[in-house]
Amino acid sequence: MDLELSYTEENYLKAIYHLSNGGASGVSTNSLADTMQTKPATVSDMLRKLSGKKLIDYEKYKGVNISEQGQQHALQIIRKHRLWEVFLVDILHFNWDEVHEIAEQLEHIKSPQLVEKLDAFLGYPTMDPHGDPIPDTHGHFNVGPTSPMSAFLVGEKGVLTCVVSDDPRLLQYLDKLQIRLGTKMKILEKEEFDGSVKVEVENGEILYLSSQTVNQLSLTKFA
Amino acid sequence: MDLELSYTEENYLKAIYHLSNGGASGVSTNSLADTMQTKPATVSDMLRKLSGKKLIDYEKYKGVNISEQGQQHALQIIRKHRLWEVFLVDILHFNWDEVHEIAEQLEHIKSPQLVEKLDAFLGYPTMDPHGDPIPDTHGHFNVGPTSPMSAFLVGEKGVLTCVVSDDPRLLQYLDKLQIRLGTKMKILEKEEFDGSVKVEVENGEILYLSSQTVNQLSLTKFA
DNA sequence: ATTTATTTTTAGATTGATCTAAATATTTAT
DNA sequence: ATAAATATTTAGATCAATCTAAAAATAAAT
Repeated sequence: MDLELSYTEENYLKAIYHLSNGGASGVSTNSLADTMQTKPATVSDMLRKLSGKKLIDYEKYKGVNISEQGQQHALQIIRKHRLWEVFLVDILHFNWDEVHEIAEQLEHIKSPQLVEKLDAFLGYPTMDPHGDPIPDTHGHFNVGPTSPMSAFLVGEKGVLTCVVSDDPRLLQYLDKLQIRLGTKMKILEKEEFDGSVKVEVENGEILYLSSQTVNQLSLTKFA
Repeated sequence: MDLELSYTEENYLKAIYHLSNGGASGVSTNSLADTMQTKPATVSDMLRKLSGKKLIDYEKYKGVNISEQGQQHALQIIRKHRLWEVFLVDILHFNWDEVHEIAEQLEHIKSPQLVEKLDAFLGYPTMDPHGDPIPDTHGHFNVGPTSPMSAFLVGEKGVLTCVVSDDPRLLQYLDKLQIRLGTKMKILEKEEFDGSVKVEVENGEILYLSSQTVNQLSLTKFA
């Protein structure tokens, strides 16, 4: 349970967690190499190591799945990452596009006491500044009834509840458009050929969002 | 100026800074090996490396001195360490004996913006929970007129302004005696042979402090 | 001042994280 | 179903941080 992982091992575990929660089961070596910005050969080595520590289920050439133990560990790292992001935005007044990089460092600080005290100080927040849920001490969290914006039909209305990507450029772009968590919008048109969407934002403004943008947004429907 | 140092390099630099500010000039390889809990051979390698980065002045067999640049870097790490300690004690309500280890990790987080915002949030504190001064952005700090308790004469009075060591056992012991920063005390007797001291604390209590304890305390005299 | 003891450095090996190039396995296409 | 393309792993090298053992320099002692 209290396995000491290196900074690097933790980052791989996190990547495996995220990839296997995005696209079903069996994460490929190449996709991992991609997100870890490294070479497949390096990934193979690391998979053997993490497998030895029972954090993942791994068979050569068959892809990798995170184990129960690995998932718990990953969730604790994610918990720390998101709590620190709340701290940085709510307490230190960073902008939401500036905190990801710093939280990437802070998430590796090892002190269970620190996490619990930080959580208490922040008032047990349930989501980070981008709308991602914060797992509790036991790794539990609940996601509200949110759907990808791309699944919305013309005429439907939703509140922005989550921005999937941490890319500062996206976040700054949304700032410019005055779109933030909680912003209400109505889908006016969907362009078939490029996936772009025409929306009306709560202040009455009409915006055109590209598919790249739309794919990073998640909304909760309302009447 | 903006040299990227590894976690390890930063720790060596900090150790060199502390050692060369304690015992004059020319820190020895062995003393460094001692404080870094490693072997002299390892230290030699690291000194060659830090010397190459102009952070120290080093001649083989002649001991090491920190350079201006190295000192600036060390002071920034110390600044971060002490600011985080204030955060942990004042904001998260850790006890003063619990924070050193955690701050040892936090001091390596790389983000100049974070340090400045943390400093502002904490209200620009000038000392950490153990009474050590916090350098400002430019590495400047001032120490009050404080003297080692061992230099006090019988009959003199002082306020505790600094506990030199971070050892949790010492800090817990002081807690038990109800001695904290700001505690006033009067030297009643000094035992020649073992360096122990009989003191009267502000609440009227009479205590006997061993030389080990006395050597870690620094007081400011008052009438 | 020469010998002895201590300190410091160098040489050579190990471990973790990485790389490139080569080998092997799997998947896809014809 | 076999060949071609793609994905993955292994082999062998490198770099940083460490170690032990041996060599070299300095300091201490007689």
